[in-house]
Amino acid sequence: MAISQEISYRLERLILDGGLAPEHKIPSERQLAARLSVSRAVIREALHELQGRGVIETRHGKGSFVASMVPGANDLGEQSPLMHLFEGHPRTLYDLLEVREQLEGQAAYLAAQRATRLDRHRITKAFQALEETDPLSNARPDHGFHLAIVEASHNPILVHVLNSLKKMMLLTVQASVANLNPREEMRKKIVRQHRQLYEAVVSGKAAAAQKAATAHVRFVSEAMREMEKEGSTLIRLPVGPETGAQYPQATI
Amino acid sequence: MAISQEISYRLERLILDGGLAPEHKIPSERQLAARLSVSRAVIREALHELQGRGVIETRHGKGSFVASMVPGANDLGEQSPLMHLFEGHPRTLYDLLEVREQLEGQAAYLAAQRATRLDRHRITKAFQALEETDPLSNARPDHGFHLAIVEASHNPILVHVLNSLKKMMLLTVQASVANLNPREEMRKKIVRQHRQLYEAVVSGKAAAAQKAATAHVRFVSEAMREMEKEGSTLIRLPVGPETGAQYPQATI
DNA sequence: ACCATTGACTGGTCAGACCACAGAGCATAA
DNA sequence: TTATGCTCTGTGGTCTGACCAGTCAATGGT
Repeated sequence: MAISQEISYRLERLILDGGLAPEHKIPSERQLAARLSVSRAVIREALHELQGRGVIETRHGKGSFVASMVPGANDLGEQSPLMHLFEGHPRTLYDLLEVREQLEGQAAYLAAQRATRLDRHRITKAFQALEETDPLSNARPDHGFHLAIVEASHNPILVHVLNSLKKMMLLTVQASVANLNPREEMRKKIVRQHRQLYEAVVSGKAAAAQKAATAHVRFVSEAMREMEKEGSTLIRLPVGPETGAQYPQATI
Repeated sequence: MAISQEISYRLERLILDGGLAPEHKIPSERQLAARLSVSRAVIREALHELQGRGVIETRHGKGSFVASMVPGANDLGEQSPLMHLFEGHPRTLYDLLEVREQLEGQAAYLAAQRATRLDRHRITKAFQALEETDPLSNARPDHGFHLAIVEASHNPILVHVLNSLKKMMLLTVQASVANLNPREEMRKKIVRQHRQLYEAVVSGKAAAAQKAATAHVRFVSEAMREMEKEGSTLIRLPVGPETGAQYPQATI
């Protein structure tokens, strides 16, 4: 197998296994080349492969970074054959939440058991960011917090599946967090749930963590059900590709 | 935007829009470089990006070819970007089983609650087929039985995710069923587990069904662990590198 | 007819150079 | 002091031309 591929696999494993966190900066091409005793061209080819796979992002003049959304960017993503299930059927959303309830619980359970010091540090950071953010627009910190926990489970499959589901949700649901949080009593409950989850995970109480996670997802699910009763429209289908640069249609 | 990316997009458009059929050979790197008036390095980077995205395959000494599987078709499927995680790392297999344990349990639970008469009929059919088949080659009936249960959960998301995971397993594991069943005592246990699961589901005992399903998956997982201890090689890559090159575990 | 050799492809790697962008730090001008 | 602008350094992006390593078919001798 080509050296560039060996290197790309090696890097991806490091990233997915949790060795490198999202937004983490990858050493420069020149450093990697020197460190691995290969030419810079090989490194660049490996990085391009990871780029194509959505594992890293590269910015001119700055460096390469672990992509926030980990593997297989478009597995279950925007153009998934599953998306059509949502067409006007909010029921599918609850099916999705049903699955998430289970998996988030498992992730929390495993995270409580397996989290390293570094994991706990990341989770704490994410949690603090969550608490410090304006509750009306904390969709991202919210996601970051849950993601940190999932990653601490050290189960790449779990990370992958949950990531796909979450992405699918965000694409589908009209700002779930923004919808739920404005209601004071809900917001308070959610904050409390997050805190319970956080404390259970970092203190290694696996069963409690699982319970907290499932309860949280279930609460969100039921809250959405209620909102729907009240007439809100939850489902929003993503639109096609935006304007995007045009690539001249031509033969090779 | 970088030239290499423009080129990769352009090529991808050509391929996806049907300009180039699967197995079609792409011009050589040197030809592309000359045709587009860029250096060969740029072409190679663009091709690596497409490679990472699963759009093309490159073979040393022969050329680059449009991949048979179009993107989007491979959610978690055969050529998933996740597949390579298995290379020589049976640990990922257990990660997968860990997730399945949870989801199969949930599916059984829901199926017990929600199965219609028709569902129960199908499950019964599948179960009978399973019992009547030669235990040494019943991978398909086995799969059919589990699938029938999952479908009875009436949760399309669950069906989809479990299907992907199962597919991934079958592609990865050297005939798990064929491996486990030959051992008489294991075979008997598995048959008993299937029967328990079956009866719990059709009689609507949700908790029992869940328990039976998770126990079953866990049993399979542990059985595999034992086999591995005894020196069996579980992981088999569908197409990948035969020799099983080792990627030294190291920091970047 | 057979088989080994050779040569002309293909992709894979290397070396070193230069350009373009981002950011930190410093120096100058207001 | 503050603000503007420059330079210096490190980053990715591209180019060149060379060589290595598989693949395959035409060639040539047996």
